[in-house]
Parts: sequence; C-alpha cells; structure tokens
Amino acid sequence: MTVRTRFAPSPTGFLHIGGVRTALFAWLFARRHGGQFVLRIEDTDRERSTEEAIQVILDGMEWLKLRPDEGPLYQTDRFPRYKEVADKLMAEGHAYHCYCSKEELDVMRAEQREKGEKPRYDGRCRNRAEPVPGVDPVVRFRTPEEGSVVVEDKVFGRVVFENAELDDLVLVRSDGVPTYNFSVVVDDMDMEITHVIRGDDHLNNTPRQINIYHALGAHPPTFAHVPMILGPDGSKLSKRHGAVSVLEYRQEGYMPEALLNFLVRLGWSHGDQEIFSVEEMIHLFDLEHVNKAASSFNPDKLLWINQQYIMKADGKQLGLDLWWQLERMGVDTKAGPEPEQVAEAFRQRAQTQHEMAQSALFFYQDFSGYHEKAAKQHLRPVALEGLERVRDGLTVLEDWRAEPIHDVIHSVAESLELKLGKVAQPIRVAVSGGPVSPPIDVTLELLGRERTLERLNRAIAFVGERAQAAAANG
RNA sequence: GCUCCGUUCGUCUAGUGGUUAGGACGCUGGCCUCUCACGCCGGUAACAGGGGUUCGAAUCCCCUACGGAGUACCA
Repeated sequence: MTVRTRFAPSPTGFLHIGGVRTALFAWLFARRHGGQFVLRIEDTDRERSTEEAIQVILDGMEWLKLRPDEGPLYQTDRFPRYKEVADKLMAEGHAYHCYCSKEELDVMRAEQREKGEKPRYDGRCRNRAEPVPGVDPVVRFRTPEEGSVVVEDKVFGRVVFENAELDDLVLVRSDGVPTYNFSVVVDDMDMEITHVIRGDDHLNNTPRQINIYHALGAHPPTFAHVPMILGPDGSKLSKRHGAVSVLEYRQEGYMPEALLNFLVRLGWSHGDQEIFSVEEMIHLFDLEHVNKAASSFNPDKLLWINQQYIMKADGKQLGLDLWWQLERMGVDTKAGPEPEQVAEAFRQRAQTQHEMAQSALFFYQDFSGYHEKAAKQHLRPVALEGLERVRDGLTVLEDWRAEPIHDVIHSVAESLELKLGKVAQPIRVAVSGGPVSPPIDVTLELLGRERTLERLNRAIAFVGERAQAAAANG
C-alpha cells in the first residue's frame, strides 16, 4: 500500500507557520516513503472561508515548494458525496435525525454542567419515530454506548477513550452541510489517506472519527498528532509573532529552505543535527522522533538559520533575491553595481535579505547625511591627509579592482605611519555614510571610481567645514 | 466541571535504569581583524514538586502543581 498523506487546512485565516509545519511533516512523510501528498481545502464553513485565505495557502506552499501530488481538492465540491454517505449511515441505523432546537440543547447542557457532568447530547432523539413538522433535522451519529476506542497514535502512543465519554455528534447540519468530523472521515476514506498527520488539537476528535470509520466498514488510517507551535513567550501563536501569513517571511527576506529547516526542528530532531537540506529532511524524517510537547517559536534561531543559508546560497539566487528586495524598496538597481556582486560582498553579513538590501542601499543611491557618531569619530581633521592621498591615488589608478585599490590604501597608511584602520575607517564613513560595510577595497570596487571620488571629495569638504566651524567656535 | 494530552538550560532539543545530563540559538569572555560580520576557543544555564519501585532513576509507577486541547448545527 503506498503511503498517502494530506494537508487539510480550512481557509478561515492565514496560513501561518503552525500550519506550514504540519504540512511539512505530512509532505516529508509522503516523500520519505515514496508516497503521495494531497492538498485538501476544508471550506465547508462558508461563513468564515475566504478566497484570499485560499490564495495565501496556495502561494505559500508554492513558495516553500511543498507541492501536492493531488489537489487542491475542495470540500464544497463534494457535498453530493457527503449526502450519499450520510444516507447510507441513516439507512443502516448508524445515524438518526435529531430535531432538538439550539435552545433546548443549551438548556440540557446547562443542567448537566450544574450537576457537575460533562455536557453532552443525551440521545433524546435516538429512538424518535416521527419527524417534527416544520423542523429541518440534523443527522446525528449513533455512538456506541459501551466499549472503548483505542487510538494507536504514532506520536502519542496508545490513547484510550471510553465510548461513554463520547456523545452523538452532528454529522450533517440542518441546512445539509456536513460537519468537520464527518467530512474529514469521508474525505480521508475516499482519498485513501493512509496516514493522517495533523495538529494535536485533533487528538480528542479521533475516537469519534474512528467510530465513524467503523460504522462505514472502513479501516481507519494511521494517526500521528503533532504538537502545536507556541509563540516566543510560550503563549498561543498570535498576530504578534508567528501567526502571520507565511508569505510575510518572504518579504522579510527569509529563504524558503531556511524556514523549512527551522520548522522541521520544531518538534522533531535527528540527534544533534541542526542544518538539514530538503533532501536530508526527506531522507531522515520519521514520526518516531516527533516530540509530544508543544514548542515555542524562537525568532532568533530562525534568523541564525537564515544567515547560515544565505552564507551557502547560490550566488545567482542571492543576487536575484537582493534585486527583488531592492526593487520592492523602490530602488533603481540600474543605478549601481550588479546585485549579484553586492550580495556576494554581504554574504556573511546579513541575517535576512531585507537586511542585506538595507545595508546595500548606499551602492545605489546617495545618503542624506553621515551617521552622526561615525562622522564625529572618523571624519576629523586628522583623517584629512589620508583621505586626500587616497583620493589622489585612486584618481590615477588604472586598474579599478579590489587588489590595486587595497594597495593604494595600504601604501597611504604606510607613508603616514598609520594603521590600516585609521585610513580605512574614514573612507568607509565617507563612501557609505556609516561605520559598517564590506571590506573597504571590495566596497570601493563595487561603488565604482566616479562615486568613490565624488564621495571622498564630499567628505574632505565636510572635514574642512567642520575644522573651520570648530576654529570659529573655539 | 468532566475527558484526553503534555512538562530536560530563557528557547529548540539529545537522552529509552548507571552520562562530569550532550548539542544548538541567545547572552557572555577571548582570539582573528580595516569596520561589521564570518570563523575559532572558552563561560553561563535545565531534569516542575512530592512520594514510591530499584543496588541505582531525567528515564518505570502514583499523586500534586502548572500548561494545553476537546467538551458546537467551528475546523
């Protein structure tokens, strides 16, 4: 039997990292076993489902390359099938019509709660022979009254539920729309899902679903409930931390492989290994090493992993990503060096590509003013001679490459009997506006002769003005 | 309330009766160095609590505490 897993999100909110992690595990498991991965959109709740959310799910999974072998399938396309199965259950006595009103049920539950009992449907319509005129009934499942259901969960192990704890759940609403616990069973059965990998918030639903499988004469699939992902503070994931659309991570400059790597280590491990290529994940992933406890999302680690990926990323891709970020920021990338070369210079200096773009801005456009502290520290009269000599040396330099540029700066430092840093740092502030940049020779090469000389002259003038102002004041 | 589930450094985790409880992120000391990074060397910090079982428990059992989920004509 070939393995078939599925990811079945309901498009009622954005696809966030919790959902992605579940999808990743299901996808990895299918890949690992040479099986298929199905994407099913659970949109039976028409009130809350949105077209936008569906699009985010599709785009997000495409970005992460978590591509389904089948689907997207939509539950709203399958209503006739649910009806067919419900009718069968009715005909065989596994289900019955219930005419109770919402109010009636509320009263019933309130009374039970008062008595310290678990609120549950008491089966009052179980043996009703006649319909109630004018009332559209719901279809309820006739849960076995005795015995227990054993869930052999791949993650949680053996979990036993007493049927007496369960009640007769609604299968089909009065308007004919199936409920989750029913449609999910029909779908997983029809789609021949062998392994249901989903969030552990569904563990409690599992015995009910298993009972439905049995009533249908079907074999339940293997279940694996994966723990939830919490926010950095250990609270439920919210908009503040991870509960934003996954696509936001693309905008913030994370690489999809890095996000996947981060997510696979949330609740799963392979010894001490931290970095996994997608191929390695596929090769190594297993349900046995999935944790039982929820884990919280650590943004710093995501940043670190992303940086690791940037360092090793393909140069072309890095250039493309930097270009994309710059364009998004409204920068004219034609007005500066090739993004690919710039990205190379920043390879080890950025945790995200967005950060890289921010740092690289000075290659493409002029900065308005100097970083105050840096200017104060480095653009001083003592730096003047070095700046001028370097400018003069670079003006006549024939070969505009990092090495010869380095030689010019180095010899100026030597002739002034200064350490390289004493000469380089003022140049850095002069050309970048701030105290941080890639190695100075590389920076100048990328910046180009024209811009370099122009900015050097501007800095020289700046130092001159400052000296005059200081003299006037003091 | 009831049912089910969970609990190892701040965080992600290794660990399946005998370990100085290991690694990673973070933080931190140092080295490298033209800045920032990268890299390298070092430090910090954990078995929720209490009872058992055992020669011996992070590991097995029970209780408590805390956290989570379900208890819908949501999914």
